[in-house]
Amino acid sequence: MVESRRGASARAPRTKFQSLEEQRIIVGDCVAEMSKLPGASVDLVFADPPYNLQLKGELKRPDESQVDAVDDDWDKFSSFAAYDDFTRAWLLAARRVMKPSATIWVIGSYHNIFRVGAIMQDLGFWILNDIVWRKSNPMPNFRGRRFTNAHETMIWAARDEKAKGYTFNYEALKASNEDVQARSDWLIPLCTGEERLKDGGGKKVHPTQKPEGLLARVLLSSSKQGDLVIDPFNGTGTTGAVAKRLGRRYIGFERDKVYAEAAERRIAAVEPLPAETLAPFMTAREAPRVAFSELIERGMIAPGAKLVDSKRRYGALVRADGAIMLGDKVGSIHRIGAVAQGLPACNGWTFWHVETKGGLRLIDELRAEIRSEMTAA
Amino acid sequence: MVESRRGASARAPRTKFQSLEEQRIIVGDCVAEMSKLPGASVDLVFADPPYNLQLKGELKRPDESQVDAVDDDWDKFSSFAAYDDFTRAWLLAARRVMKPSATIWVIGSYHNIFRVGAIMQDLGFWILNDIVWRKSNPMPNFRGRRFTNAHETMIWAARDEKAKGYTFNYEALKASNEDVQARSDWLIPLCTGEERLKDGGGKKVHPTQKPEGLLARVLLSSSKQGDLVIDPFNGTGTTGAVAKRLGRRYIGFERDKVYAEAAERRIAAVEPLPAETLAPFMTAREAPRVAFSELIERGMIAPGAKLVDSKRRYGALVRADGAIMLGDKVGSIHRIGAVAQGLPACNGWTFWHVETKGGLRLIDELRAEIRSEMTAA
DNA sequence: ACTTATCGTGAATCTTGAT
DNA sequence: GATCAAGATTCACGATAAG
Repeated sequence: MVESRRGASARAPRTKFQSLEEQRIIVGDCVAEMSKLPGASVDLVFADPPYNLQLKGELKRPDESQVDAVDDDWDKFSSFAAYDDFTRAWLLAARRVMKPSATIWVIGSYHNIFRVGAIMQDLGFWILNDIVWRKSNPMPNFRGRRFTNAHETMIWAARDEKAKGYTFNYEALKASNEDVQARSDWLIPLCTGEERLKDGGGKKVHPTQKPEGLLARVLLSSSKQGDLVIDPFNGTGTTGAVAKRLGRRYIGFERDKVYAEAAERRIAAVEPLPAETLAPFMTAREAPRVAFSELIERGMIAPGAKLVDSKRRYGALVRADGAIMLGDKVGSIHRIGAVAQGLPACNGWTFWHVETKGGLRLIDELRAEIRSEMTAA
Repeated sequence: MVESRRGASARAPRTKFQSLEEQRIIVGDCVAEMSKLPGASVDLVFADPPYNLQLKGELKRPDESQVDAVDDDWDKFSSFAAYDDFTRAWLLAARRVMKPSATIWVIGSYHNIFRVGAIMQDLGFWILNDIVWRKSNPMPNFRGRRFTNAHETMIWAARDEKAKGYTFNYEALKASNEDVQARSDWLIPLCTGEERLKDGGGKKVHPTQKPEGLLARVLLSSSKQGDLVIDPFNGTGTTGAVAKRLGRRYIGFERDKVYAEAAERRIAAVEPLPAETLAPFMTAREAPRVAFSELIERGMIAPGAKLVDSKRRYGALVRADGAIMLGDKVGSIHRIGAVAQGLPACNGWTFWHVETKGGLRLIDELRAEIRSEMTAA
């Protein structure tokens, strides 16, 4: 571990990664480097491979400004066959290191996802779901010749058809979704603003940085605290940052040293959430109605934040999975609101508040914001 | 109309198709039957091929031989291969009958859509979008081991990369969507209630009947009145019913006589919408061309007049020949508009104004006057 | 300080017809 | 087929500037 860390850092001092015992980035080709890992050692794979965009010319907005397209060398392939070979190679290497109970996520767009999915099936992966990431703020279609490309697709698959015992945190997902099963379409904004890594000149470090909200939902739904998560295409380290925050171990593979170093700094700066916000959520068959996790994914409420009632008599801790905690009691916002008051029931939405600069704010107002966005969509 | 309804509902006498001059169903294998159509004759293909990879023992090879039940990896491979052969065969047959400007829609789920998409790319189809049909009322996941499968995927593709002039009714879609361009994710309910075809015993006729709302959006977005639409997997004829209602011609192919007859009755009962509700939307692209010199010829703008931008920052002189002049630069309204702003391009119609008593007037408005005169004539 | 206007930008296979 | 020019075309946010 120390060896590889030193190798990865090249010019950086050895001390730089001391905080990354549990999260590390290996600089090199992911196929070669994954082959050095022991087999059947990984709990979850998240992969954001090159999409093989085949852009012809330049694209301009109606105001004649230039769209900053993905024209990096790492996204260039000579043919579909070359892309397929590349895909088969990294999928096989990933499959070898997966535990029998492990699952894999691969994200892509229509340019590549069909090829990736077919190859996954051919290699024996067993698809569990395809998940649609609906972008709340996609780039429009400037020429009006197609539908706005407003989503990307993720394939979630087990190592093989017979795989048993994969992790799916059904109860926690349901409790944080109005007590309704989580669906295969997720509405999440693009990675913009503060979250987007910029270089000294204010330019984006990586053209395709994924939002942390997306990775948080992936890791919360299909991994457990302490699990080993790997990402063959580390990029700026979104997977690693979220893994660290959520108490998962992480290994990322990245060929580009600039990306790798930016990711190392980013991950080092992440503060893991307190262990109690991540403890497995076991209760909940009778969990009351909640639609709380989206507020967390959108950054409206941070895990670890405190919810209080209007008179600040009670305070509850927000967990990463959308449940809250008061003393040793864990449950939905409704249940814990009831416990706090010693009542049989409580509508948590109209009971709990968050502290803001402008004073207390009812969480129901935050929900209303999301709802108005959803009905607009 | 009365005739046809009676005919269709009887024991299928010869008169059966008399009302269906514009919509008909051909009973037989779609590959064989499509081969009898003239090439390059179809405007739009909609296909809902069988998905049932995992329903073992039901899958047939293109030659009608049964694929053995699949249990081990080799058989799984052979079943994927058989499905791929089947897919390649019908896609090739469909591609042959497509006009160069035609497009094709294929709907599927994660069981088959990745294979279909990869094969489409391999055959030379050019993907325009993948569209997500989000089901507002999906079937829940009973075992709680996966996300609720709440969507299906459609691939929309042109016949080949170079294909020009495909139909995309951008303006109409935008107008019907709060004046915001249509996205790649559509929220549409499942086909239920009255719309769902039932047999005498109240059992659904077909397991995967698609909602008419879905087909309506497909046909309205990518076809025109009078276009020829085909569906290689007619089923209960949703595509044909919607095609008839929307004034499109239709040919459906169906091997199963029970489905075909149910579809015939259904389509015969459809009342086409009044022609005026289907009239094409005159779009800016299709509007007749007007030369700037026509404005001068008609006396709307006098030679020697000055054109200015909305903030009167730039002024150009109108020449008698229809060119304009800024400083020592002479050129078209577009060219000089671009020069004035230091941009590579500019739409002069929406940039330049003339001074009138009532203030500035965009020259595009003058052009609109001429156009309305032209269409009135 | 607060509101409003402007500007920048995001995984994009993004025109058409005449010569 | 290649080249050229007409001319059609954007949504949601966040940051910054202006009022």
